[in-house]
Amino acid sequence: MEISGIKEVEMVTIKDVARAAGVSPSTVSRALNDSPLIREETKARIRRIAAELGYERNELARGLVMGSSQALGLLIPDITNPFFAEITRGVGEAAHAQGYGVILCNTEGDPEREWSYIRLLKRKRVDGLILTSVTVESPYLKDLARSKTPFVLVSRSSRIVKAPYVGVDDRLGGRLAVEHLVELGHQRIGFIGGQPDVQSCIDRLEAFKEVLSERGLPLRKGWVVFSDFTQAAGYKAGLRILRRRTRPTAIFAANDVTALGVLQAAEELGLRVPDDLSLVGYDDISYAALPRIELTTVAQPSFEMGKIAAEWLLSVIGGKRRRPLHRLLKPRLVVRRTTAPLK
Amino acid sequence: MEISGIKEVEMVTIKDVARAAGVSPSTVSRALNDSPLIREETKARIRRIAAELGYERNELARGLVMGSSQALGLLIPDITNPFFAEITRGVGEAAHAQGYGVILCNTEGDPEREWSYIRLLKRKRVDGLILTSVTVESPYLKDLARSKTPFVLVSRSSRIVKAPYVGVDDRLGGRLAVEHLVELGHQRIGFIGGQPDVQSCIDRLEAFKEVLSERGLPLRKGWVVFSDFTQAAGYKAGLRILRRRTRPTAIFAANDVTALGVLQAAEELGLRVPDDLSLVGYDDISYAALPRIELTTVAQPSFEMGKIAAEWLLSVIGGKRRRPLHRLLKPRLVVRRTTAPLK
DNA sequence: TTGTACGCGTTATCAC
DNA sequence: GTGATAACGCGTACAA
Repeated sequence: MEISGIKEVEMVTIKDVARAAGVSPSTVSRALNDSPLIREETKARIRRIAAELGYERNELARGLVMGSSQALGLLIPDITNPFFAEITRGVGEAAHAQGYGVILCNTEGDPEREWSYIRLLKRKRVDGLILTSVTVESPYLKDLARSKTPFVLVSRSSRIVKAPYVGVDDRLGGRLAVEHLVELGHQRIGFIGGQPDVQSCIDRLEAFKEVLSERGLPLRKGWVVFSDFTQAAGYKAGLRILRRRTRPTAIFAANDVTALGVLQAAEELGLRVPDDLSLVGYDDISYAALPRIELTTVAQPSFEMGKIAAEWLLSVIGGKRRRPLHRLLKPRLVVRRTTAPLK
Repeated sequence: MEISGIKEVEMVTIKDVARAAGVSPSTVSRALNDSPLIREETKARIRRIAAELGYERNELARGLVMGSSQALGLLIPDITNPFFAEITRGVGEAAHAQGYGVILCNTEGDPEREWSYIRLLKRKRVDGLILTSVTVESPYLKDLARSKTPFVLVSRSSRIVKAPYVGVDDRLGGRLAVEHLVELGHQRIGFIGGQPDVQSCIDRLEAFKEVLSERGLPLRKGWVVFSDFTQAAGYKAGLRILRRRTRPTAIFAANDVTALGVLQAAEELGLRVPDDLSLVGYDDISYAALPRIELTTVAQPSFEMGKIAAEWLLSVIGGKRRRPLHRLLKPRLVVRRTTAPLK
């Protein structure tokens, strides 16, 4: 069977079905939408004919008249980061369960690109937006807020607008990580963050500072470094911290991908983890559990976050409820083998 | 600034712009589409007014009249597998460069779900489809083939239909992996595949058998196991092979995620890699390069595959060319530290 | 150079 | 119960 991938078979419309069934287009529409106005017998007949003809309703046309595109827009900074891939999976699951499509936009964390994607999504008249890549001052948030389209922030919140949000309690998460290190006896602890303008990162850093201060431990400027949530950046940040004359005996990296970069840096400098350096990540991506890696980390229910966000959005779209969403899920410390008592 | 996420600001239409500019809607349409019929001066004025009003054209309406939704459908079996995430990134890059949206569908490899997604995408009148999750006998392919919507297969091809395809030469890829092991002196080599009904997996297995036969090496049934491309399945398959009385000294896993599962199984059985067991993966996902892992693998240009597929599809959609696509990219052996000479 | 009229496929409203 | 008609927002022949 040879296929060119293209056939000029025109799409069958509601009119074709109507003609074949000997009824009017409106009757077909009602039958297919299971209106109580139509006799069961007629419905069945029309449905059969529609199926035979391979009819699929045109959602462009439907959306035009209904004022709804049956689609959600999803903005992700980096789809290759398993944390965001899991969120995407959660969103997809919830959306598809209600017949919704998900338009994915990989922003690479670039605000210009984000805004351009948002405009694309508005042109497509998506019924709602899920944002996972806002920074504290994302300039487009104000514009977005005054538009009709509902949206949710996931994992990253904003300081300038108070918007519907699903994430984990990052203060608590940061605290879990740092307290774990302190309890292992570490006194010289470093922090490697993502971009300093991401709220979740800021919260984790705040918790870090808080715990150090509570325990009377030193906060060295040189031990706090920012990167951008990628492995390469984590590697560079790791080198920077670990090459200092006095280096920390433990590091809290604000996400797993970064932590893996730090691990790489440590290995390269001949430092053994956890003997010479304890390391905690954040997210609990699947690769953190890998044998030989076994990264101690703070787990986030990423799949669930995506699902909750999409479900809330869909219920708002459906007009079911519109109470503001502010859901803080609980992070969970997962102790593996990159942390050990200070010798 | 408090935001509920919902505002009842109605979308501004081309009519509003026309009214504000004191011209007819058609003039606005032409101006915004940069028609040569409109005086530059008028265009500029209309554009300014449109921008001021925050006009964004309605692509639902546009799609209805133009017969094009400016969207591509993308079917992925597992978005959390970095190999597919990279393909997704490539597709997104190419699509967005031309103002296209990408509707992502995570199929979990379930054919029922795939077909249901394809129908969803047809209702949305996507201009093209990118499939990465077909099996050799995917039942829906024939139906798809007789539809108007163009499509491309990426990474996985089908036996029952000859369709536009982008992938790597998996025969060659498999050969590179196995020959590498043979040249290290291994004689007892095992194979762990994905689903046996995925063409790329079949090809890698064929290559495996071919090389063994050429070199006069034994092909033991118990050393060939299928799983499903996930880490968990790789782990189980690994245990199964490695617990046999006589076990192979080297294993070729048909993808990286599976290989990582095998690595886990080996560690658990107290086998050291590469001292007691050499291991080769396939894909070269970013986590394969991790310190402590350093998986020897066969690299695929996944990002590029997605990009090429989308670009071809878009050119077909644009009517530019419709010559059948059959692009076989070259795989590349990446030797790291999970393989070593047989002692 | 601009305006008018129609159609894209569907659903809602009002007849019958 | 079912059919005719208008409307959703836009692009495009055709007219002016």
